[in-house]
Amino acid sequence: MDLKLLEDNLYTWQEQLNRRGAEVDLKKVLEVYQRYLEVLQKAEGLRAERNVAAKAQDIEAGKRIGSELKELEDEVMAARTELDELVADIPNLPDKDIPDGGEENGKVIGVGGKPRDITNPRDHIALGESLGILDIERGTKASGSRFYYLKNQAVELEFAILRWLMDLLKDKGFELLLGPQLLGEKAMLAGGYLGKAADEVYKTQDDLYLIGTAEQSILAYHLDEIIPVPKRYASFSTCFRREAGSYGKDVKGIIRTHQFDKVEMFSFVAPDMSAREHEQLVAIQEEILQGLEIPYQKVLLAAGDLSMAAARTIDLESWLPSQNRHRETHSASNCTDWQARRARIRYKTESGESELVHTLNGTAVAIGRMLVALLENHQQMDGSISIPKVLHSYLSFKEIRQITVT
RNA sequence: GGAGGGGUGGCUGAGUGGUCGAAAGCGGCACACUGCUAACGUGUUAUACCCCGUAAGGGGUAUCGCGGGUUCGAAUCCCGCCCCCUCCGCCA
Repeated sequence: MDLKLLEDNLYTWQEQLNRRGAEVDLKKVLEVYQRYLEVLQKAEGLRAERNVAAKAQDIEAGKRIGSELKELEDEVMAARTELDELVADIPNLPDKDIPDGGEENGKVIGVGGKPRDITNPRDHIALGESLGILDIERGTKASGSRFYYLKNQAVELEFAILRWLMDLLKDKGFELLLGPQLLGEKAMLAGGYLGKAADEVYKTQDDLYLIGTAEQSILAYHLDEIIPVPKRYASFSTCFRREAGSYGKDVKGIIRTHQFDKVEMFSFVAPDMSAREHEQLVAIQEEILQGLEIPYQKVLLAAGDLSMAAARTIDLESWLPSQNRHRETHSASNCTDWQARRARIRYKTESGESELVHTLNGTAVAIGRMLVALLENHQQMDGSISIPKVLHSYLSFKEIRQITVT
């Protein structure tokens, strides 16, 4: 949020933040901001005097001003700290045309594919375990709940999907990026992943944080830089999430786990391009799901369901036969300048000014959930799984059936 | 992990308490010159924030890896941290 514009937009912005249920008092923010500016001006004025005295080598005047200045500087620092803390918790302003309310108020704005008619569909756990490609029990033994092992063809399937995506995204002009999966505090803060969201993040004893998505390391890549736009990246990473506060949710299976692999798309664009870029990211996601032959619906999230950084988010929900409903497998967000402001990522306008970029991110594929959808939607009568055509050239098999290990 | 060296503008690099937001060179931009290009010449060339101004612009503050300290005054002195380089050790 641009504090310079806060006073003029106080009412509108407060309304917008209220829509997403943010507990933010912009009036308070404005107050602190103005107080900060006031003491800042005083301090700078005094410092100018001190500099004059210093230049004249007027030791006495310098001493006198210096002691006064010290107090003022402490005030400036205190106001700045208070302001920073307040601002850190202000989420992005939601887009004006998104629905009010929370998770249940998301609006279905499109569908793709048609669910197959499967009699007595089995769930991904039964399918995966009977095929010997998924072992949840041993994952739990090794690391506790919400961990799992993938085996044999499931492993091959994952790498096939990755290869396919790399080709697809490279073709679409994304640069491929493979980066750190541990990030420093500065990088995490810039993306807005600490602060209120800190519960979700694993921290190491060296004060590095395990990333919850490649989005974080892509953003960190251009931290503090002025870059040419548009710039598009696709990055693979393992993702680590504490899933604090999700007790009891999706405990069965691998829909919600502490660790999963994901390919993420990320765009840095000029502000006037971001709405269109968002649509394009979603279009790519749809192309991916269509390629994998998974039926889905497209959901425009309600204001109350947005993450801190997002102004607008569209989820793709894949059909899960065993649950007889759609579940989120993809998400694409326009974060406008929210992340860019914190990460100080700018571009040069035609007139030579540096302006904040807009950042957008979207799932290409989150392997865990995609595996769930693939197994369940492509199960056949005999419990085998058919592999979608787009992956055939990346695999030596066209279906997964039980293999006997001797 | 141990020992030593070092982090200065887009780049190279000088600067060890005031005359330093910072020499010089390169690069960039503008102008002039040339039949065109190149070279030469002249000028210009960091960022953030604050204030005044409709604006052009003007003034101020801060920034020499980051944070703190000493001092009337810090790129320069002191402390802590981060990063890079060299050597040794360890290691996929």
